Amino acid sequence: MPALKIDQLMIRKGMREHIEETGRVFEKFGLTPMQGRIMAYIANSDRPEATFSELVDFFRASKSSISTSLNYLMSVKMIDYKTRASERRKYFFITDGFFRIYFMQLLDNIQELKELCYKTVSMRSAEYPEVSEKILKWIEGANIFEESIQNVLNNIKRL
Amino acid sequence: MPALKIDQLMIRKGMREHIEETGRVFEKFGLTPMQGRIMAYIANSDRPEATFSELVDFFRASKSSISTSLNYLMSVKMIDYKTRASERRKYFFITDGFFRIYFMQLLDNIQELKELCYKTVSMRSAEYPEVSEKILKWIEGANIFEESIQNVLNNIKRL
DNA sequence: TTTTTAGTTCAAAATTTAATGAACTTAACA
DNA sequence: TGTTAAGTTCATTAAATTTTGAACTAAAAA
Repeated sequence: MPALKIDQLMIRKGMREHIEETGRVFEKFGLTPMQGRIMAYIANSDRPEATFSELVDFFRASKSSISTSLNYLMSVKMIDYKTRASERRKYFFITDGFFRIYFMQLLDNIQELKELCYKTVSMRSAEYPEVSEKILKWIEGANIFEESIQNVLNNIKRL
Repeated sequence: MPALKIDQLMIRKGMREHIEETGRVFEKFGLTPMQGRIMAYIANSDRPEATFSELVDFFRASKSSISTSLNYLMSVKMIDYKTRASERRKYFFITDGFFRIYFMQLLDNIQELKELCYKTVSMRSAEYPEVSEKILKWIEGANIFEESIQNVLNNIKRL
């Protein structure tokens, strides 16, 4: 197992725990445990890229789990890969867009909830205006947030 | 079952679907299906408050599911309740703080991820600075978002 | 004082979600 | 040309999460 030996060189003591811990925090941002682990691994391994089999070996996980996780992370552009001429394997690396991607997804969710809230307010009878007022406060919060985030996203884009 | 009859008066046609749909969007903000449904129900039912048994009846759900959901929503202050003298039951209502609460939780998560990212950068060898640069961009993004959210929270607070 | 109402608690069942294993494809290599 | 390496796909399994049911408490009502 030469791959394992290389890992042992590249992954220092305490690293495995740090990777697990970081992975669990990525979960709070909507990733599955394996997706979170992969993000944490690539960020922490010395080399800037990780290969498929390196991940399989390091996590002792199934190829399918690694494969589907990598593909999800690529689909949302949290990772990408490079190739080397006449080699089939891919070298996966993290992008710098993690928060941009997360907040764009959040913006979509806020938009969706806001629309349903508008519908709710429009459906409510006039009898108890205090409920509509609260929902309008939700919407107002959502609007301020949307605007603010939109602003930040524009700033980050030109970082 | 007089409660059901009242519901039929208070919950108009199309409402049940609208509540289910809204509940599913609340799930995207980290609530369980039942927690989301309850939020949606209270927001949509004509009366500003809902009772425990009203929820059990409307969703044909178990008392325990309603109980634990209500207690979670109260623990994070997405709902609250009032009482009436010489009555035991509670009248649950939504607060206006949904987004404030959500954003505050998000702020905690960002803070936590940022700290682990700092640790990651500090642990990395100097050999491949491009990875640290990307992680520092995550952190930079996190900082900008934090600031922005903080701003939003201040605005929301004084609404 | 007994019954009913309004919940709570927690072990077990049901559901959902994530991970696995096995069979497959295709590119590089010997 | 055959073998190995690098993945993919998908049905099944395993694990985590949510919901239920049953047994309970304690306040109000009869």
